[in-house]
Amino acid sequence: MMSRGKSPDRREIADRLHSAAIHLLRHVRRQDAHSGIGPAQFSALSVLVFGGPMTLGQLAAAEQVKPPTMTRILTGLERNRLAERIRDPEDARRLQVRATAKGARLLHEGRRRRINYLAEHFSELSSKELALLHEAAEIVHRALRSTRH
Amino acid sequence: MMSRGKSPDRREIADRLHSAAIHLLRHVRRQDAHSGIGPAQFSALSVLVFGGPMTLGQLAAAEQVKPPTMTRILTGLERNRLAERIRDPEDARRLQVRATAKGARLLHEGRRRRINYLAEHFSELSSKELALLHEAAEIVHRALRSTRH
DNA sequence: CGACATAGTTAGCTATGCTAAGTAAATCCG
DNA sequence: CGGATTTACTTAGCATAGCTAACTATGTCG
Repeated sequence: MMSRGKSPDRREIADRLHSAAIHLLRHVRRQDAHSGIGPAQFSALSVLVFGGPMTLGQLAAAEQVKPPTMTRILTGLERNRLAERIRDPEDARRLQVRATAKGARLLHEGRRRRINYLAEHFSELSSKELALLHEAAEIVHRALRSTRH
Repeated sequence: MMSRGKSPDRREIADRLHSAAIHLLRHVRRQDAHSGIGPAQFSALSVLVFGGPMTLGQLAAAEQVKPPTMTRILTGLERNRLAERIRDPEDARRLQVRATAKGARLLHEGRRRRINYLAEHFSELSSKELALLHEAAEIVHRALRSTRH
């Protein structure tokens, strides 16, 4: 009988996890000031670097923003030579967007800063606690991937 | 073998947790469209409701933004009658900021939407997984509170 | 009293989100 | 074939939210 009715309050847990996520990102975001680009550009660049070239529409969907917003984010990335528009030979309406080598480099540096910062905060945790965090991250990923509406 | 036996790679874990936090907040943020106010106003209101009245400077510090930014966030909250400025009798330079009843109501509704959404995504998890998430949230809170620079 | 310190505001810039409307290309269909 | 529709992106215009620099008002201290 799986936690019916008297479950260890799911909403309470969701609340605490929600709060933890907010605080975590609030902290790491401070490390981004050194990257020279804003959070939306950084995040879009990340999708491009790890996901490979894609159309503007796909990138907008991946970032959960509307196409006009992605047009502008891309304009910013191009101005900084971090990404580029490429003609799509199959459909001239579409644009392929690709990270440049400079973009990939900047992304990896920024990511390293964020991760180092977090890892430093985790330095006092035991191996057991670290393993628990790792598992929690995977559970969250899985839970959010399912039930995707 | 990314882990040389002993310590599970702290940076790998930080990376996955970072990514999980991003995805989690990206999902819940979509629920906020119904609240009618932006994320910064929502977050500041949350601090006011749970932390009680405080000065503009304290509120800015809590939200990790600069005073001019908080001035504008507060202007937006006041326009919507969600918070109000109060004279500080002890020091006329200072402002006390307080959430209104309407503000508290709106906050609780928005929070409920976010939490319900998350809790729904967690509905397929076992009690054990839920307990793990809960513990992870507490570990993250603790890790970020310490080593605060 | 005058100099300095502190708290907020104003002004002006950038980035990021939106909707509505425009342009260009592909596709549908009579 | 060719006009109507759909699709992909851009442009225009608006709002929020971040910053620094400079200003105002108030408090504190020598």
